Amino acid sequence: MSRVKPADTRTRLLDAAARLLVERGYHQVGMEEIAREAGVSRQAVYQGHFASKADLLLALARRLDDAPAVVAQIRRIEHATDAVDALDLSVEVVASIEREIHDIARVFEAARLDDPAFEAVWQDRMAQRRRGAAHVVEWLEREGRLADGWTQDEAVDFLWTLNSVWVYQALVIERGWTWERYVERLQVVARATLLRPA
Amino acid sequence: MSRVKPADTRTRLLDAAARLLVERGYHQVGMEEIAREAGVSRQAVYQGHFASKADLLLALARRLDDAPAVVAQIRRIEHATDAVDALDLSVEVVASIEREIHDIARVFEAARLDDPAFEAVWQDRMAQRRRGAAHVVEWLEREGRLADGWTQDEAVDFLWTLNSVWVYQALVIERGWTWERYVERLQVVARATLLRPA
DNA sequence: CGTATACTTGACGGTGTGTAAACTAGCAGG
DNA sequence: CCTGCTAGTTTACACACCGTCAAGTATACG
Repeated sequence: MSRVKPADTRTRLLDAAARLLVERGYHQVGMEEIAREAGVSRQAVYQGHFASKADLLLALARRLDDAPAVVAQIRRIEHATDAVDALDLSVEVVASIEREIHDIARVFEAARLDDPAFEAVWQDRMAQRRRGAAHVVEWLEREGRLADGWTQDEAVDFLWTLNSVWVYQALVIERGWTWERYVERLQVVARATLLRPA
Repeated sequence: MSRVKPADTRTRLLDAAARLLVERGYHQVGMEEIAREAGVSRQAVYQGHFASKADLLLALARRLDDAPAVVAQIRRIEHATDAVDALDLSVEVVASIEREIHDIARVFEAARLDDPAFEAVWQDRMAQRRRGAAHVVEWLEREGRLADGWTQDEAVDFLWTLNSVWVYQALVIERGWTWERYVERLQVVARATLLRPA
């Protein structure tokens, strides 16, 4: 290894990139600055770490998936006692994850408009979430609690949309809702729309 | 005037920009190409029409506001007979507008991540829509039809979010809902969440 | 000691934005 | 007919960013 102890260059690069990109956005931060911030020359990045700016961001995305905070949250939903509980939990869990990764997720959203590689990553991520929503809706259907008027697919789409980055962005970031109020209101909305009265 | 009859250069520039930007996105189209497409040199754009790429896009945004299709739709909401009717209509009207301007609106959304000037334009636009939503919620409140559990502000925020670009994007564009189904489902959601049972 | 690894500096080509200067074709009015 | 304005042309430049290349240096390891 190199002589550095606290963190290797790759990690420092990712940390620096995350910080700067979140602060100022994808197009406002160049490789020059990221490298400087990590205490290394711009060329060192290309030669030994990341093939391109997109590649660096991709690595950042992959690191997010393994974040213990995210993984732990997802597990929680398995412990729901019934479909209604699962519905409530799904809202809370996704909101928790959103709170954790929203800043950096916005950077990816900007990047995906530019680079097809990111579009693919994004789609994959969205598909994953949609499977989570599908799981909950199937549970509702099994217990006969899915409200009339919804096909199962539409219900999944709607729950997925409700639990999306954009709704979080709109209500918590733009409109300043507290996280707790956000979760509570979204649970009410999800129940009012998707649940057949018992 | 110049010797050109069918459309002056400024208009041709805006048309070309709109077409290209919608097709390929903000960062994928340069001034060079826009100018060429309008049959004019890149420099002619800067000297006599638009001070910058952002300025051009700003002009494009202003042109949208005056689009007769949009103006006509907004008028419709004034003819609602009661609060519930207004709620339904607000969903339909916003969906109509969205259908009309969604493509170009996405370009602005990309641009606003880069340029503070656009962020301002965007915020202004969103504030306008929020006033529309506020109008409807006040009407509900006046008729005593606003559901329990909502403050008036929160109800406005939620209706505004439901009627946002992002929900349209998610359901109609990404998930492929038909426009009619989208409107119908959103009306159901709006009623189920915001309406106190009569 | 030699060598591989990580990193350095300096330079280059390509693309995009915005600015500047000098030049030209058409049109309008006196 | 000459003058001057308008709109546009070409060529060039400064700047910033990306990705690549080449030559050199320092350090750890066997």
